[in-house]
Amino acid sequence: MPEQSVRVKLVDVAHAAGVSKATVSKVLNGRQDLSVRPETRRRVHEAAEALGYRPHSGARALAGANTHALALLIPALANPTYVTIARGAYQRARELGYLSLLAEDFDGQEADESFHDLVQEGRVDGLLIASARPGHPLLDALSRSAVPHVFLNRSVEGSGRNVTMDVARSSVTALDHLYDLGHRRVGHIAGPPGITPSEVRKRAFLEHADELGLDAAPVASGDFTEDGGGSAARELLRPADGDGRPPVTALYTSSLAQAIGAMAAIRDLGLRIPEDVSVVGNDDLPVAAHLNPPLTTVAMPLHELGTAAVDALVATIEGRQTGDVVVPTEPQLVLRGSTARPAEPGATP
Amino acid sequence: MPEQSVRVKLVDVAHAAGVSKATVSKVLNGRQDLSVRPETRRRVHEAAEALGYRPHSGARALAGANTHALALLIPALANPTYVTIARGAYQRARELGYLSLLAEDFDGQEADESFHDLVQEGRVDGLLIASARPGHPLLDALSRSAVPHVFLNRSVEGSGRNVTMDVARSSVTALDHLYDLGHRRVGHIAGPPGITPSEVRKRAFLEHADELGLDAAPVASGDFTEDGGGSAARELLRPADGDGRPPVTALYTSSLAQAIGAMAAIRDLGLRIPEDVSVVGNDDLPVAAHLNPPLTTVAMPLHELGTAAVDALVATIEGRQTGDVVVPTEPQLVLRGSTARPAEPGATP
DNA sequence: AAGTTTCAGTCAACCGGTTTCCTCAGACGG
DNA sequence: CCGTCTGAGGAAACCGGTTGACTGAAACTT
Repeated sequence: MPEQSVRVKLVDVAHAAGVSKATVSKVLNGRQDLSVRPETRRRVHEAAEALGYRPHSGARALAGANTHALALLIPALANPTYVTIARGAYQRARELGYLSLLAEDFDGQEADESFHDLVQEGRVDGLLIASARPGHPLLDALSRSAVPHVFLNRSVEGSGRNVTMDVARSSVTALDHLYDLGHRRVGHIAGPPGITPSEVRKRAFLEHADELGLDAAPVASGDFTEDGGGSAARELLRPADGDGRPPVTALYTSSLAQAIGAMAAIRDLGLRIPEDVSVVGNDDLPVAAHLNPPLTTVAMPLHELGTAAVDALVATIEGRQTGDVVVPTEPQLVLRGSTARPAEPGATP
Repeated sequence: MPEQSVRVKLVDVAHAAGVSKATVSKVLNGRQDLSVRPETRRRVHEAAEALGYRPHSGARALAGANTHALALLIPALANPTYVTIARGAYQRARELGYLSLLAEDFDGQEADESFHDLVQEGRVDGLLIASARPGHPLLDALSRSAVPHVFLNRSVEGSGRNVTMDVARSSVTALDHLYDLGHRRVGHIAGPPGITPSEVRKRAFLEHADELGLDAAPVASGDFTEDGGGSAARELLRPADGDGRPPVTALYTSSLAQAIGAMAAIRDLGLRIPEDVSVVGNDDLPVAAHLNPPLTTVAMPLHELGTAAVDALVATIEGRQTGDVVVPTEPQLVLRGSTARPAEPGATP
């Protein structure tokens, strides 16, 4: 018969092992400042195991130790990009003995609440923040509070706590691909203004377009959603002058959802993909392969971003310092059916 | 100058209000078993407010009160259906003064760990379980542990703790639509066997197909993913005899991802949507409207499922009993371009 | 006028760990 | 042979709330 639902306490383990609470606590936490005979150590571990002992996190936190829990604040649960990052974070956290909690931060509305609930009420040891924005209410609270934290994906200039990917490189990769196919007029659908990776991606796009000597490289902003991508695409494809032709032959988007929305908009305009307009998306998630046509994407190391962020946060919690971190894995082009040579071969005048 | 990062404690509030710790605790928790003058009550609230007091959740949990936190266990973060449910749950939890935590349960692997981390370590007051399956390791632990919990979406027969939607109705709605268009041979892509809503949906599909007198109503199972939908679709569309025609003119899937995978498979087979095969998906999420063609779906009340589940769980935690709950909102057909009349008008021989 | 209620709040134990001194026994040094 | 040192572990305070028993004063009874 399994033990009832009565909590197994430290003192129970102590009793079973024939030692005191203090000894059990120190042994189980692997503290060096105590000398114990190997045999005692073994007895303690065995007793804990046999009884299925689990320390009460509240008691632990109260006594000044840490909670072994982290929280991850992401801007939108509905965005599979962040979910992928979160999975990486979860996994690594567990490997390091931390429990990680997920909270959605609807662009600052919830952040303050979550901060109180999680940090001020002592539920977590640190924060992974993927929802940073200039003027975000959380930034203020954080700077005052000495709570360990790192910013991931959306970085905060000068914080020395940023964990990011090589976003600039993803623009270059996408643009090179389109250039090699023969495109000379390429539009970029950026994310909302003020969000770091979005700005970096855009800047890299414009710079590289310049290096390649493209004929046109217009940019339009939109949310990271299907609708955001749709309206930005319509904006970029609106014929400029009397000429009925769309001003660009290819689009490079900041998110997968934007790409889906853009593709829908392109079809609505009566244009074909990729014959009339090629599309390259960002972030390679399963759905990309099943779209019509299948979407060419730049795969970002999302999972690794999650693990790297947890590594950096745990380092901070444990007192080891880390500066800004950039995940080393490079963005990778995944070729599918949404890109092809432009219809008009000699696009350059 | 804002207060430093030193924690504001109960005694600080007590001191500021000129009363004892006990009084502050009781006033802030709104306990009836204490009589206080309105004026004292006001002073306490004002002091707490002014100091920005936040009770330490660990201390609270330790002292026997509850933690005001719930955990939601979902089978796959990558599945937007569950994410939508989760958002409903989050929102309602907050309204009721609870913090809700999200944990992914990779089909039982993680459940046991999560259970220990969250429940045994005293971090939460109750569990919302969306990942139940027959033989799931969690079920055992739960039945022994007296932890308040409810099962949502995936129900557990006879538990009296199920919160579900009218899944059977969704099959009827989808089938009626296809029947009205003239389809007489309709295939169903079910979820993995053993999962309740999947079984119910399938049974309702077969029963209603029988009631309508369909010529064929084959069923194939697959994961709730794009690939699962793709292979199930190929199975259902494989010509049976020498006849080169696919055996069905329409498909009804259990998830949105399955529908996306099925659509890709249909195209790979050289068939057109909806001219050759109509497709109806389950769960209306934003991406459905932006597919090519836009997907006709049965919209399920996912958000409400989340809120209803939290209501039921909180009721359980607070000692009020609730039996099984079915969310009253009916599944709603959302008409889009993936369904049309079948090519051959007189399909019935 | 004395006893009994009621009101308004206080006292102190307790929850389950962690941590800081201690202690005690045996080994070692002189 | 006595004092000191070291190894192995223990006693108790403490973390920040909650809670049931308790108290002192005022109000009400009879």
